[in-house]
Amino acid sequence: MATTILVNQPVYPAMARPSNTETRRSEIVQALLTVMARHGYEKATIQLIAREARLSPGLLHYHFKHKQEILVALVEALADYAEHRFARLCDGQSQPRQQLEAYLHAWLSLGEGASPERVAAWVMIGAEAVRQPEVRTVYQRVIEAELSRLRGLIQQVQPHKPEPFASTLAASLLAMITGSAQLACATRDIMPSAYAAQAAIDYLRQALA
Amino acid sequence: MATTILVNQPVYPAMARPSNTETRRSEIVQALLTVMARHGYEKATIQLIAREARLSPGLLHYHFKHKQEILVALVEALADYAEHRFARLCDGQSQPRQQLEAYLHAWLSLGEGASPERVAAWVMIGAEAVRQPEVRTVYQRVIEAELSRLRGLIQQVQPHKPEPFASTLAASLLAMITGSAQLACATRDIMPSAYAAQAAIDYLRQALA
Amino acid sequence: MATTILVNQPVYPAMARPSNTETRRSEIVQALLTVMARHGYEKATIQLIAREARLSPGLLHYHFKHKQEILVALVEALADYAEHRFARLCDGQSQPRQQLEAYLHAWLSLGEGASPERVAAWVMIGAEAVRQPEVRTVYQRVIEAELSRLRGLIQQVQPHKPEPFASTLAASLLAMITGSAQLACATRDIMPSAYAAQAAIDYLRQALA
Amino acid sequence: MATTILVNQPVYPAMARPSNTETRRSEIVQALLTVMARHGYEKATIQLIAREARLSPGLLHYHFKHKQEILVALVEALADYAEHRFARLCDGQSQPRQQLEAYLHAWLSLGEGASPERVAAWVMIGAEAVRQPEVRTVYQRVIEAELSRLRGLIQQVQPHKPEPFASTLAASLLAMITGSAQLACATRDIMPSAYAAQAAIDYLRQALA
DNA sequence: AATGAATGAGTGTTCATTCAT
DNA sequence: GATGAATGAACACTCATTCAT
Repeated sequence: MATTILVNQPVYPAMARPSNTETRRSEIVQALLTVMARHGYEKATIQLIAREARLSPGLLHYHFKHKQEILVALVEALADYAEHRFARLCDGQSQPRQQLEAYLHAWLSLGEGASPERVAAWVMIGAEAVRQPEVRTVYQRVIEAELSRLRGLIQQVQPHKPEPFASTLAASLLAMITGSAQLACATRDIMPSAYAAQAAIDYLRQALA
Repeated sequence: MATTILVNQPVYPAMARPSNTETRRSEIVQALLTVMARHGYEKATIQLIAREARLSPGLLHYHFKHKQEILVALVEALADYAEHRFARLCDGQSQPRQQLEAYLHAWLSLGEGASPERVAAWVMIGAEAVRQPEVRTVYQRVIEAELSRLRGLIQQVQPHKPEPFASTLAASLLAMITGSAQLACATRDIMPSAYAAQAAIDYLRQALA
Repeated sequence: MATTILVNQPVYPAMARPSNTETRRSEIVQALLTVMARHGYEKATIQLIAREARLSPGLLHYHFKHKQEILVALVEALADYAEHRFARLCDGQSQPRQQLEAYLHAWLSLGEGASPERVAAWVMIGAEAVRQPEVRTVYQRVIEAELSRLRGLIQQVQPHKPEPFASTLAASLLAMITGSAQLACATRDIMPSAYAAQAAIDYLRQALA
Repeated sequence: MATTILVNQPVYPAMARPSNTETRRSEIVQALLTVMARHGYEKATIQLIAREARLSPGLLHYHFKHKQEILVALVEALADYAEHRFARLCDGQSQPRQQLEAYLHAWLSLGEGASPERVAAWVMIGAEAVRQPEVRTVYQRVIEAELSRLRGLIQQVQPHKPEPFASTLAASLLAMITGSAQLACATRDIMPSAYAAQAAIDYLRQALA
């Protein structure tokens, strides 16, 4: 009997009500992603985000002290997501060259699992990083990590090329990815996402030839 | 012709103060450029723009009905500026290949006449184009014109390459320019503007080789 | 004619609309005085103050950047008022001893011109000075000035007493004035303002005997 | 009698956890004291008080229906504390004159056991008493009791002085205590607590001379 | 053409209070 | 008794826009 009670009931008074903060936080971050892709950061009001997440506005400030913190959490979530997507796309690919292409697919959201919403949100985040130092910090961290990963992959494909070959090519590719996303979002009809993305892949192949 | 213009202007109160609308409009647009580079579009309030232009807030709405109209005017002004800068940098260059490099310099704001302010403002405009249809329209027009010009230059350099060589390369270059500007503004210290821009030029040379 | 125009019309374009900021600011400060006497500072909301002043809430923030600035302006206005009231009550009094009593009357708001509203507001201000550094700064400045003035008056009445007689007595009187105001406001029925104030005057007479 | 108390307590679940309501209530009241001394009443949020007391916010409303009730309890606790401190300081003092000075020490929190926190909280309470009737009621009760006690002590020292000697002097002293506390808290650097308090004691000695 | 006061809808944020667990 | 998530009504403050002068 006693054992049953111990197993079924929380033992510590601190567990009188279990925390669901992590669940709520990710719900809120996801809602910001959706709203921001449509309206941008400034027009993504707490009210709109809350409605999207089906939560009350006050609750958002219970789980995040400031609106900006949701944005920062979103940047980290998106970086995580691309990381996982890359890992999944890489799965089984032993060739660095194919891993590189998988990388581009992951960030350009091509093929299955494509998410125009994420691409648009990432474009908005880039603009916010220009003017919000706190956002810039995390944005820079992500960019640095991606640059470093790209450099590593390139060096595996072309181990004999001296620097700054890998560094320059990595920067070019990242600029191209970023710019493709930007142009695809801002011009929609006239330059489809796939088109700009294909250009990046062509470039890569040519550069590594 | 000159007479016609004089006729179209009010004759009777000719001694009254001459219209300075165009002057004022460009002052206001210039002020938006400056403020927007620092604070983004939403935080570029009418009050801030007016203070920057040393004008009264009310006057801004005399010359522009809505804030968005200033933004649209700015997009056009920036396109004009790049056009003129390109024309000036091209001056004397008869070689299409050198014109192409001049083009990249003009848009990436390298060398003399570089203007980080314009680059930052252009990045902010790109983000606004994603969510404001009116801005997107002019933004698209500019992008289309630039794509077309780039395509033409490339075809002059490599007249024998079949499509979609020129189209793809033009798109790649524009994506790279856009992405370089974005990364330079949003990461400042870790990826200097010149670095990303140089990568674009390297890419161009390689592609045309 | 030209003269008439010059006289009747504003000459400088800067005067297209004359400023009424000073008028509005004092109206707002007066409204804060009234509302704060009744509800305290925190409960004196911008809405309440605006309604009291018959102005729109937005206008309050046009003339004062932050609510706290209204409070700081009120502290200065109250110090000014007591200064003027003291000057008026002193008028014709050549005797320092009578000036001292006039001083107490001025601050305790006795006799004609008494203003329970001002006394209550001053009590609230004292509490805010404890926790708001910006308010404390002006509050301290006022207290120091009053201490210094009191010390001077006492020294005129009793020029032969060595220090710290005047300093101590000045501090005692100010503490008494402050405490009388506090008790009168917070206990209303059981200790009328006049009662506590009379005690201060009795004390003064006795001390100077 | 003791038995009665035991009878009134629940007998059957006697082995269940014993009530700790009184402990919790005083912890909460103590936490309000600390937080209020720093931030004032309005800014002393339930969350802040709870954190200070190392309790959960919900628990505060279990022990006190409304925030104001904690404040009322604090007023009573502070009166009790001064009472006990006075009793302790009086201990062994048979002379009414020395008891009077002990009284001033107790309320002005001089010597050992001084507590700037309590003084500051008392100042905040005085301001709240002006605008909250429920607080005013308890505040008045405390003031009346103190006035009465002071009057009694003065009459013991000067039994032959006719009224309103004792009443007036008692009121003066209480005003001075109150005002000294106020000035000490609100001006900090420029008028130390001890200074203003000493003035009160000097005054008392002089008045009783 | 120009001014700057005025408005009101909307913003992020706070917070006492409630309540399921 | 105790927890901490949840609510909703406030709050100070912002801002594009209007308008009398």
